[in-house]
Amino acid sequence: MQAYHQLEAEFKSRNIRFTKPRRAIFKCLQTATYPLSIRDIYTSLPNIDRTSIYRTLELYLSLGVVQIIPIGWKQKYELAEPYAPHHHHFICLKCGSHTDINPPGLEDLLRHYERTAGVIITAHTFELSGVCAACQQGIQ
Amino acid sequence: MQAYHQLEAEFKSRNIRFTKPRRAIFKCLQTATYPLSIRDIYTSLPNIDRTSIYRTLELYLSLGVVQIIPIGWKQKYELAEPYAPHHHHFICLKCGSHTDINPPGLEDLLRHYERTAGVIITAHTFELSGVCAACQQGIQ
DNA sequence: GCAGCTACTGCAACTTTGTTGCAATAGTGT
DNA sequence: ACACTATTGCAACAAAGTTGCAGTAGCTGC
Repeated sequence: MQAYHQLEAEFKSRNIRFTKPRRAIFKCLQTATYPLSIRDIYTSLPNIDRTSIYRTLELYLSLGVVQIIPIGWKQKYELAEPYAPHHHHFICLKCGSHTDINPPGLEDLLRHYERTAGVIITAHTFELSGVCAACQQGIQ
Repeated sequence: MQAYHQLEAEFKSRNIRFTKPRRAIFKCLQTATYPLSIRDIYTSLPNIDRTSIYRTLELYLSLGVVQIIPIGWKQKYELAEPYAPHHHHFICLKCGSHTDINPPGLEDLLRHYERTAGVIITAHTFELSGVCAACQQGIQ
């Protein structure tokens, strides 16, 4: 809810209309417990035209409201900072479960690379996949 | 060349045919200095049918010969270990240059997460983008 | 609450990307 | 050189993504 009003204010200050489709797509992303594909979004919002979903996601990307997460062979969308806490993902290839993670040391690693290479890092992807603890112990 | 013969041997031992299209696609990926999109591949190999490129890349993915790299909004393909040394990328958003990187500490970070979370990591993506040193100093 | 302005949506038509089945072809072993 | 069959290229298709435009809905001022 917090984030929703934050975005509403952001839109108002920029004279961008926070329309019904845009609200719906934001809420859809906010409710999801894992990153969504475009298909996920427009099957869960059947009364919003595909075109509007593409255009809204493009807008949200340019505003930094959402980010693209590469999962398996697919691109998925998820709220970005500051609309959702910064995190990464571990995906279990057996059971398909998603775990939000935030490994300590990752930030340091980025800052260290910036210093040594003399670059500025404005974005990063970091995603893990493998076998979760439960699947290692379980029957299968 | 090394890697090419390595793959040739791998194919022979598995009774998979190392055909002309498959050779061409491998060489194409090997020659490239940055990850290629499917479009990159079939524009540079116009006498190979799109279908064969999709099927070959699918095969190569399943054999671990190539891996998918998420760059910007696109998926790109690149040779994987052991056909190319393991590395990640820094992409400059101003000049578009690609730099292969291998930040020290990344492996430790993965191993540490495996221990603390009790999981097994079989794959990871780690890509950086921002502004390179040259672009920070240059006129623009 | 109404009118007017225009950003935004939904539609339709289209382009590009990815998939499937099948007949023809080209690797491989003998 | 022959035969076996994995693999290719073709054609037809399905899905994903794009574009232009007329109509709509969200703001603003009254």
